[in-house]
Amino acid sequence: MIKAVRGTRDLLPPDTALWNFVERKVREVFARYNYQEIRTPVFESTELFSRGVGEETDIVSKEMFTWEDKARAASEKTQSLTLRPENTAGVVRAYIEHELGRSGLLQKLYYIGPQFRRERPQKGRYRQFFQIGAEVIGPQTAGSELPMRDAEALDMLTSLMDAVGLKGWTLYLNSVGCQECRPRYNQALREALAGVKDKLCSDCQRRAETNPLRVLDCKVPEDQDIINALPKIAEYLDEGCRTHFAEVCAILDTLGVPYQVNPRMVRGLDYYTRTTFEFTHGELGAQSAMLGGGRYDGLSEQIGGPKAPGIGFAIGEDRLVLALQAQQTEAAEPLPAFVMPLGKGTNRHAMKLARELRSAGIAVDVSDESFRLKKSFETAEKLGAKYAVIVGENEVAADAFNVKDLKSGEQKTIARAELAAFLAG
RNA sequence: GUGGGUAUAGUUCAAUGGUGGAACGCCGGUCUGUGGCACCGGAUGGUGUGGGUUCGAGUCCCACUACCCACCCCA
Repeated sequence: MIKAVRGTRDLLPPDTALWNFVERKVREVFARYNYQEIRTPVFESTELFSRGVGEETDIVSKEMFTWEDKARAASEKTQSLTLRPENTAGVVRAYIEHELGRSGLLQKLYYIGPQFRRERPQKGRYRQFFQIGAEVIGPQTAGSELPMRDAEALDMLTSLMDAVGLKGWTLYLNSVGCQECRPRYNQALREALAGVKDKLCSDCQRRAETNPLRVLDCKVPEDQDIINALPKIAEYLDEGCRTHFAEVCAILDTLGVPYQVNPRMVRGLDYYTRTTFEFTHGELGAQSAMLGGGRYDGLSEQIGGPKAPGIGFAIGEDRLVLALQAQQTEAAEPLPAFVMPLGKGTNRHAMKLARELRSAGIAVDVSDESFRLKKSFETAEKLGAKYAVIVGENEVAADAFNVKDLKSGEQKTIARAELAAFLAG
């Protein structure tokens, strides 16, 4: 049997109803904040990610699906392509390529789509997974660098959590500084780590060399006291970064958006500057990060574009759905009516009635005249239909149909002309 | 990439080394124009793949693969 490949999966009904529910709420809420949809290609030139996301990150160094696309003609070039492991780089590439900054306006863009990383699958982690993301990017004259943009994105996210009805999340907030002050912090951290490294876990000893910031993320209990005593990023932020972060927090306080500053929260992508954040949820097991994001004031230049500060986030849609399922969110709509032909030659009459009801905007499904009425009722029950509409010879002759409420068992005869209105009400 | 666990019917699970079962689901009937209940009957796998041990292997051993969980990392 041919099966879905490792780390990929089929999303089947009734689960897809929940996915659709989430995506519908996303579009509604994001539209209220004046975001518009962007769709970028699923694969891009490998260079976009190595330059944008960062050569040293785990994503680029070992998790990308990359292949050499061979030249098929003398005029073609061989090029290295990669299935996108995230979508921010693609959006910024499109921003640069289409010179969106020339409008002078802030670009408020969102996307929904599959991303690909070659990791070992586990709960909430798949090789093809879905992200819902948004980016606010533009020239500084459009206000792209302002703390209120950061706050607005977070405000929008809490609105989305409310709209989908998700409870039990926590928003962690931090600032990782900028090109100027982060290197100074990194240096201080390395120096501090040099003294205590031997007392830390083996992972941390490795991280102290390769990526000191990651040490802050360590969860080994014995390491915690030592890590808490390390220098804090907040103490190293320069004046601009410090006031920026303070203003983000002040706006969130005014809006009543609940958050926790977590000076130890670090993010794995190189492009983040200043504000970073993460929403976690307790139902997600080890992959507790349900969404993450932050500011990336230098990304555009990093990949050859103009200065275009921005802030964005990505929601792990798979994880959001998992969290909603854990709290038993039901999204499937019941089928309003099941049309049941009864007796030889009634299929066509049932089809005609179904067509009329569907044109009137009512979702219906149709049984078959060869079914005994009992079987039609059983099928209606299994489909979760609200009403059963019998189309037998008597009904066809009278042009009025027996309609039964499947929950109460109540049954009445309704004329063809009134049927759609009755089912809709 | 590393570690642990698991792999038997559509699903959830049974089966002291001795002819593979149950429940639910599915199909039909009791019941030819009125479902949910009940009863009766039926179909469905040869045990993830490949080797080995044995008179005999879901059952023991080895390898591989897949899935789950965790590490790592991230959404």
